[in-house]
Amino acid sequence: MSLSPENEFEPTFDNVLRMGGNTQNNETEKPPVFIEDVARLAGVSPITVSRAIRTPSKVSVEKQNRIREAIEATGYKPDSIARALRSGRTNIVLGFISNMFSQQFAKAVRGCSLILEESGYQFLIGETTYSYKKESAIISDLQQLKPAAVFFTGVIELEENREQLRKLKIPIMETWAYPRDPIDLLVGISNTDGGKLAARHLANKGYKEVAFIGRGGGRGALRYQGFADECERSGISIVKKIHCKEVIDINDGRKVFHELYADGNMIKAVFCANELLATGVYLAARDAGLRIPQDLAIIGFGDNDLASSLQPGITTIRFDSEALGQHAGRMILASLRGEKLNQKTRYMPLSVIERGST
Amino acid sequence: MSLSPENEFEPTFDNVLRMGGNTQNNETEKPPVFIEDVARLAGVSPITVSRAIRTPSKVSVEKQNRIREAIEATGYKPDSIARALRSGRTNIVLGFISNMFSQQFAKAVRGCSLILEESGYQFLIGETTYSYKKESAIISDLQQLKPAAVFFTGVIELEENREQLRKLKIPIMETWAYPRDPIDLLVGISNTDGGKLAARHLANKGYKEVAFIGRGGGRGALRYQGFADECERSGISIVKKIHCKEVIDINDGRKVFHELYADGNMIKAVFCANELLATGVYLAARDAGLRIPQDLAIIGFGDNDLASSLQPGITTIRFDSEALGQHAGRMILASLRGEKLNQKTRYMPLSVIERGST
DNA sequence: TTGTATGCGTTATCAA
DNA sequence: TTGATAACGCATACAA
Repeated sequence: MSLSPENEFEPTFDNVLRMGGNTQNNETEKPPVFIEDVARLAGVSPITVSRAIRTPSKVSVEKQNRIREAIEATGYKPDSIARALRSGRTNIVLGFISNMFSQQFAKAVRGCSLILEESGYQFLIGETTYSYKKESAIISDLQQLKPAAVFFTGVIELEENREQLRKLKIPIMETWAYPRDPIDLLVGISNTDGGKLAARHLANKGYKEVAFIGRGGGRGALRYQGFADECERSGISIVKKIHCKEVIDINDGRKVFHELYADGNMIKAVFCANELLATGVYLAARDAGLRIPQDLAIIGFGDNDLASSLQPGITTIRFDSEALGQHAGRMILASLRGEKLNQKTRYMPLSVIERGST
Repeated sequence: MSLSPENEFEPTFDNVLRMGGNTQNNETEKPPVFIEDVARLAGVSPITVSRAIRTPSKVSVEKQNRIREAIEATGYKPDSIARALRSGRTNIVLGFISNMFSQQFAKAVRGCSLILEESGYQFLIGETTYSYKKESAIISDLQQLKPAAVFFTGVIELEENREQLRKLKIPIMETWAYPRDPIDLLVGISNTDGGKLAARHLANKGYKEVAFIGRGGGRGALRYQGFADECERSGISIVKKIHCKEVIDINDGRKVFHELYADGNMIKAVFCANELLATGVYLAARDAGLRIPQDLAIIGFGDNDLASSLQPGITTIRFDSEALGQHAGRMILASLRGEKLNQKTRYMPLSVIERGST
């Protein structure tokens, strides 16, 4: 069913509520205000105004006050482009996210952005889409964009890109893994430990044969590594391993579900190294008539609304991604302010959230 | 369960795969390349290089070739900040999204960004969080950011903000509603018609008493308007109306579910003006032991992975949000290029996707 | 079609 | 602590 054809051609207008009434538009346009105007009004030179804004400590209190008044009176706002041209740096912090459909990434980015915006930085987001090519293109563009700092929901793997980032000489924040050698700043989780936790959990539940589903590269590979190591220690065998190329949404999980049983294996438990996969597998399993956890136990990684909303919920390896973003924001800020960081790396603990799916 | 304390203190390092090997770092740093360097190499003046890049048609083919070679030889990239200072405009297109947790918004933004990035624009995203205050702050900042164009997943309601946007004299794209008087460009859906479709669908299903859940303002109010109008026409009564302040995620839907029955009403069908609400209500209803659709029929608005993944799926009012984003991107592009648009407004049709929840 | 002169609005640098 | 001067790298305006 859809609207009748006539209606399709003449859709109803939305009577959007307009608020604020008429702006007296007939007023003559206010001329733009420059630093010079403020300076004249305050009876100082432009450079003193500039200093009063950026480094007030270098300006006498008396002039600070006069300048503040002049700024308020005129409504002056510094031109960030001119500022960037001269100083070689904008006040924009760029956050790159590998998949906008991931709630965890969204939370982290939100946490980081709140912290930075409080301090007058602009936080803007770009999407990298798990593609090395796109990532390289973005990193190359960074040289032109001249951001004040950069935040990634991931770590940079290509040495060439790492080198380029280092050359920017700005705070670079990597997250979502715990490498020995971050480029600069890191708020990380150990994906390896995440995999171990999942294996240990399944071992505790008494499973002897398990399956793994995850991306073949990046974090997926790391989670597999930890999972496989701990499975071996616990005497569990991984009877099936499925690698997905790209995981964008739940349907990627649904698609791989049937591969689980393609060999005639009797899979009773699976670790999905990603929550989108876990929920997709869960839903497909249920559609196929399997009982969860009796016929198939599922443990995921990352958590999301859906994993906690389903009944039974999906057991998962979780960490506080909003807190991760906030920590990242604070470290970036400290670094931007030239404060000495007592640690450039921070670890976010993982825990198993046990729900009904295992 | 979590890792043992020792492990918490000494998390396992992730052995992130590094690719690309050593960059010969001992090479002397390449000096930066400016337009003047290219010009000298090509035997022309800097301004000719500038023109060759931006408006090749104004440069002789012969010089174009020489300049192209010089650019490749030197690896020259124009400084976008200097460019922006001089021309008063960056090559950044800003996309503002009201809620990063909405899949529809994410899809639209992705569609728009793909189109614009193909043409050399940077597409960056900011979040507005349904707050007038934040929205006003952002719009005020736009004057400094000097983007080439702006895309909103919504329409701007405050006249003051509308006026400020108009003053920017850049393409302004509004979406997600179908107002009579957009600021500039619009790729819209009629929220009013969406509400009507929902009402008509419930009427067709034979319901006589229905409930509404949605945000009290913005699109929620528009959808209610259409819903209420069509309910009246069809002789259906709205026995319960719940307004939510802010809808961020599924839990907002879960929370309001119980209000449905607070008055002792026997609600048999509900229109949730937003998919996050619909899925939350659905899950809460199921938890409460209600059968869907027998005990409670639910129709949503917007669709998402979850609505289509549940069983029964959630009936919803849908439109192609990725296509919306793409159309928006193309219109913005045309406008940036100074092409005459034969229409500044485009309508996206809505349809009812009937699943098992009604 | 090409080039010259100039300036975008701010801040680095240096001198006072 | 303050100010004069120059410059950031490019594109507009105008002339040729």
